[in-house]
Amino acid sequence: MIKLLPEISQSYQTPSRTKILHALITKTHLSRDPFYATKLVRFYAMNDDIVSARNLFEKTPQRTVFLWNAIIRAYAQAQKFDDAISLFIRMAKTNTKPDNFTYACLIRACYENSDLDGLRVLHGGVTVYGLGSDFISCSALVTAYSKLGLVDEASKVFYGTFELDLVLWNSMISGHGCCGFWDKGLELFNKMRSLGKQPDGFTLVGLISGLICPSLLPIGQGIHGFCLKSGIESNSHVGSALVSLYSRFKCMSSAHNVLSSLCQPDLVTWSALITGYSQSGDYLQALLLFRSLNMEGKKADHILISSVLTAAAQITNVRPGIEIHGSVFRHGLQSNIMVSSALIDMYSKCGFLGLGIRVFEAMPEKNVVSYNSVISGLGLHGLASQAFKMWEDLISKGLKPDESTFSALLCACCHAGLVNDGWELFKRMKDEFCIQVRNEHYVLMVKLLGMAGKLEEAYDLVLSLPKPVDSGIWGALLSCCDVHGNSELGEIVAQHIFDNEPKKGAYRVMLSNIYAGEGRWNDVKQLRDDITDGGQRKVPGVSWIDGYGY
DNA sequence: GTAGGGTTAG
Repeated sequence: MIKLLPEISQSYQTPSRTKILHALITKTHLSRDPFYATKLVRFYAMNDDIVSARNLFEKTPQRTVFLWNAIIRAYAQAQKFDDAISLFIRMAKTNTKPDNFTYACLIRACYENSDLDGLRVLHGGVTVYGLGSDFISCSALVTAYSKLGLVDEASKVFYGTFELDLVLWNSMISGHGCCGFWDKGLELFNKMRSLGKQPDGFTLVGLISGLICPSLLPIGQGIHGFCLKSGIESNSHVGSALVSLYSRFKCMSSAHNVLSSLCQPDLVTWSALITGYSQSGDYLQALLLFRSLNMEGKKADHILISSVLTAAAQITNVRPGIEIHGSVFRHGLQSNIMVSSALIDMYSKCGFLGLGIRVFEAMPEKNVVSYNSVISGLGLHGLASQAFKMWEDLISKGLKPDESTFSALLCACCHAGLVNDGWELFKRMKDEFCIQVRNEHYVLMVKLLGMAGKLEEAYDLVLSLPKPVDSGIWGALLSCCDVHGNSELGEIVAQHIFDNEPKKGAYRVMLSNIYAGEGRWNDVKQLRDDITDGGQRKVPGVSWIDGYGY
């Protein structure tokens, strides 16, 4: 028993060690002891072995609140929310009543499952059982309400407590940030400091992550300065939040400097930098950094690989993508859904749809994103009927299509000129699947109708939309007018766009092309003069083949 | 009880 204690106190247990430990504990009849049973349940949960965790829980006769919490947390973390709730109800009927940690764990599960009703019920329970000022349950409530966008409800909980601890401050600061109120977060940060509370890494990450709009760069730099002065910058979470911040604002040299200043940047920080380069359009730099990371022997995970595959999909050469596919095998990530979906997309965008389909077929488990990737690839390659077969397959498997599924399908209809199929899908998307129609769906519908020569029908669709109509939708119609040489409608459409966006030269160029097609050179000149007189310049389009020589 | 990087569509 004494010999076992060091084993028990290990914070990390591999699956095999847990099994051995379980066998040893069983031999000494200690597995019936709720203390050891709780430890084992936690270890099993850590190793995603929820079945063993449950078996052990059921066999333990004396169940303490810790054991109940361990099994409930195991289910909540495995996203098995219904099971977690059933256990909670079962627990409430026993003599062992739920405590603040039970509530906190279930409250977290609620926001992870976007379950506002469940959250309100638990909030009621917290109040009834006298936990309305408890740090543990209140910080969980503040985070949950904020993550669901209800920052006012979060504030009520926050200000309703008698006393505030650091976690509560952090939860509220981060809550304001994730709801878009970075200024309120900063106000709280200053108030907290004026009350003598010292911020920690959580506080700073909450503040930094709320800075989304690029005009907030000076605020971000100010917070970065605070991190440097207080030495918090060396915290790896803060470091990666800063790398992401500068990447969001496309200040890649600052992002790179933050990473270089860290003693041992971890995988997440590298991942933030590589993704930053990719999202700033510097795909080559993203790919080269990933390669150098590989050369150093650092083990990439599914998130980094998926992200770097997005960069590989944007270039005209499939070689980097193939190289990354090699590292997918080396790291044993070939069964990962996120990685496979990114691989399908990369292959189809690089022109190797067949390889993408092979990846799709080899997937042991598929989700809606994998289907979206393959449907999109098929549509992009003009194979609409195969895209529809995939769509039927998706439905027959009981998967729920999302807005991207319909974008991919409508795009396939556009490429193949399938007007009736497109209309039907568009209606089903709204009526049967209750998916909110977005601008991109309207753009695709307008393109589908317009390219098929049904310009009036497309125009009627745009007129039926609530005002103001996005310029992208009008622009799609204008380009169809250009293709069909319809200057009469083109002029009407262009006027709508000029009213919305008088400064955008690209649409004037489009209209001037329609005039040029009809030989109306005076009108062409007038439009071109309008552009240059207004000090505008259309950025010329470029195209190239294998420009990177990777 | 609070924190960092993320695959598809556009």
